[in-house]
Amino acid sequence: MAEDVAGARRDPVDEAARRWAERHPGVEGFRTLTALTRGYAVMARGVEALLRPLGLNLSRFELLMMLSFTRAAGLPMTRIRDLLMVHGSSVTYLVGRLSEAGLVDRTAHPADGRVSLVAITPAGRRLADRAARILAESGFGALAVFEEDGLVALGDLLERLRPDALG
Amino acid sequence: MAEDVAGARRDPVDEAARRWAERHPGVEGFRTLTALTRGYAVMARGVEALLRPLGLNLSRFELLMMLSFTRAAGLPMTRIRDLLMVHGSSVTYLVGRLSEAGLVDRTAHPADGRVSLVAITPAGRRLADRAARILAESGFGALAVFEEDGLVALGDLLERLRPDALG
DNA sequence: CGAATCTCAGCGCAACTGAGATCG
DNA sequence: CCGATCTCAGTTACGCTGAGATTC
Repeated sequence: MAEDVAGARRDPVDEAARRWAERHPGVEGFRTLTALTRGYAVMARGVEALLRPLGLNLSRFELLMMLSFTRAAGLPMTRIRDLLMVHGSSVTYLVGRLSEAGLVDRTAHPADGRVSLVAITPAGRRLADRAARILAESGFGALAVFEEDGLVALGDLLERLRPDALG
Repeated sequence: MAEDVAGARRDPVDEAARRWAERHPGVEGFRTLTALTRGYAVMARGVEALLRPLGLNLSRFELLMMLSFTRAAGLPMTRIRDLLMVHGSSVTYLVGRLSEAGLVDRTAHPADGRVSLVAITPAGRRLADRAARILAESGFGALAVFEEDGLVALGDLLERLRPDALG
């Protein structure tokens, strides 16, 4: 936990965890739940502030990067859904927004008429590169507080939360 | 990273990080950004599924717990805003929902007429205890994959993302 | 026919803005 | 008067549910 010396208890999360422990079991679970909620919010706000001037948010940035990584003609909606771990209708919404902005295109699957393939446009690729450069140069917003070791450790721990089974 | 043996590369986040590294610097930052996004979503969905039968979500649960920890007559809205790290109008909304459900009450501050104090009701306290028991027994949803060591390590790392300065 | 894929409308939650009231 | 606190109305964003159309 944080420094808790001589009444200098100032972090609200640790303070809440202390109170939890007085009445309930599983204090480390509660503390980590709260820390993950706050930590995600801090990171997301910082990164979204960096992306906003580009007309992107975190979801759009992630989708754009996924598409920029793809060599094929495009990704099916269901594949995007699995990669981003969101619901299918959210992908429809997200692709609609990026398509309006001219950053992605929908094309028909040559063999299966049910699936529509989403591909990045040249403008989308340019914007994805700009966004990547901005985030990397800033150290990814609030994540810049970490040294390389801390980033690896955090990434490794968080990996265990994902059911990796989606190849 | 995850096991990456003989073409058995199956985790989408690590796969994306591999592609990022081909073109951009800061691969560990990108990987951790993605891992934090996915990890938070997995945790939040699991916990909210546990809370839904109680009529709670993650925000309401957190506020209810904060109030159950408070010995004073209640917390001012600005204090709740700082503890939860959300916007003031979101607190108004949140307290309104919990108040409708009879879980919290607003009372006037005895000395400062500007502030309204939010206090938990007996029904709110009973529900908070039930929620705490359910979460603790489940190991906090997806966080149950961690041993105590992992929880502590994750909580410690995430702590560094917060500007703790809010006493 | 059943199963898969995708779209869409409707809902809820939450952030944000700006206006206004009240009070120190 | 200035500043702080809080509420409210209105807008926007976005994820989820559920229903439906289309195609395999």
